[in-house]
Amino acid sequence: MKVSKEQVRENRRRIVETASELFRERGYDGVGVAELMSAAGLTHGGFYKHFGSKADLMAEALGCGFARSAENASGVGREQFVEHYLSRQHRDAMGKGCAISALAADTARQPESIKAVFAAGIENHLARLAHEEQASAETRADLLTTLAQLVGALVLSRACPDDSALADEILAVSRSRILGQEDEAK
Amino acid sequence: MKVSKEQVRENRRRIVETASELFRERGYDGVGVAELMSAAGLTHGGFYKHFGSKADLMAEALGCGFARSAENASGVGREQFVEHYLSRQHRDAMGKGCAISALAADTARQPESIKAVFAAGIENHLARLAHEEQASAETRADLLTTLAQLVGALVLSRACPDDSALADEILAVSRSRILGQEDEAK
DNA sequence: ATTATCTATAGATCTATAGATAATGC
DNA sequence: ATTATCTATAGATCTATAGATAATGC
Repeated sequence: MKVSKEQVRENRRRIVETASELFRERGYDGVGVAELMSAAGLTHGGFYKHFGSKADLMAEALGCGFARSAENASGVGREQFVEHYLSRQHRDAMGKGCAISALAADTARQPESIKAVFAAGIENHLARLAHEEQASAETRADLLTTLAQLVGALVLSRACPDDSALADEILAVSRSRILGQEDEAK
Repeated sequence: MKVSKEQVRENRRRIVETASELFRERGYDGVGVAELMSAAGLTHGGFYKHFGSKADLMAEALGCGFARSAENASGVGREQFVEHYLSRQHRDAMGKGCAISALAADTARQPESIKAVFAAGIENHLARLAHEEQASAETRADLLTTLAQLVGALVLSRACPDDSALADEILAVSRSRILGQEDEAK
């Protein structure tokens, strides 16, 4: 039942990828190791040959989620990014969306090592924005407050009843606050 | 082992109060019924005479947390409220702090009935603010975007490593964004 | 020979229920 | 007589480990 080295790498990658989505979708405590391995097409016994613990996987899954978000956002303009971030589509697909907003609360209850991965993900996001948007005069403080506005709006909207007017309103007012502000600056 | 009606009410109240704090602190899945009852000074067997399920308790605990937050915020001016909300003290006491920011992510993964309690809590918060701040010209959109900014900043700061510069920076920039803006409007 | 995966399981926990008990409240 | 609480436990799940297996990789 042994597999090739390449297959081992592929299996490991798939476990992390699967975990990243399931943790965002249902939370760290909402997914067990057995279900996770099953979703990745494996049996649960092999898990601990890949990871030291479930928490170790969480750290990798978080990093994977940040990397995936960075890929998706690459080359997307500020306005388009904000429009998508605050769209119903993004709100209703928590498992495939922004790792920051989906996992911030879980991360707050995790050990320091995982919080460090989270902070690195934020710094990376800021660095990418600062690089891409160097033409505009956005300071680091601007980028951070916009990020907080985006995360807060998404998190609030997701906690409201599905298809409720309030859930949509929260997205709409934050959208116009962020993008409207930009217009004033021109 | 029966107790007086008054004692029953008091026990029930204490269970909800305890749950409200423990759920904020460690998340819905992070606290079991047995531990919860034990923290309230009771044994776990009696739980289901008070609540139909753990999820039912969550709905009540959420409502209790909102009510408590409303009490604490009552009569506090806008600037003082924002200063406290974005303080390290509030960030580092998740169990005793704002129920919105502590439980939004958990609520997003709960059934509609619990999301309804969350939405009601937000509407109540807005109504209170609109009443208290009627002198200032803040629109509902202003109040909602400020709420999103506050929640986003707190949630992000809590996910960063303890005592990290980034965690403090996130609070600081959102504070000056929210309060600085107010100054400009004068 | 090594080792990733498998089946099986240990030991702890979880939600929820059953039945006994004893003090309240009619 | 009623019933809130207690002890005890059912049945399911959880993280993690043990030992067998079989294909890779030396």
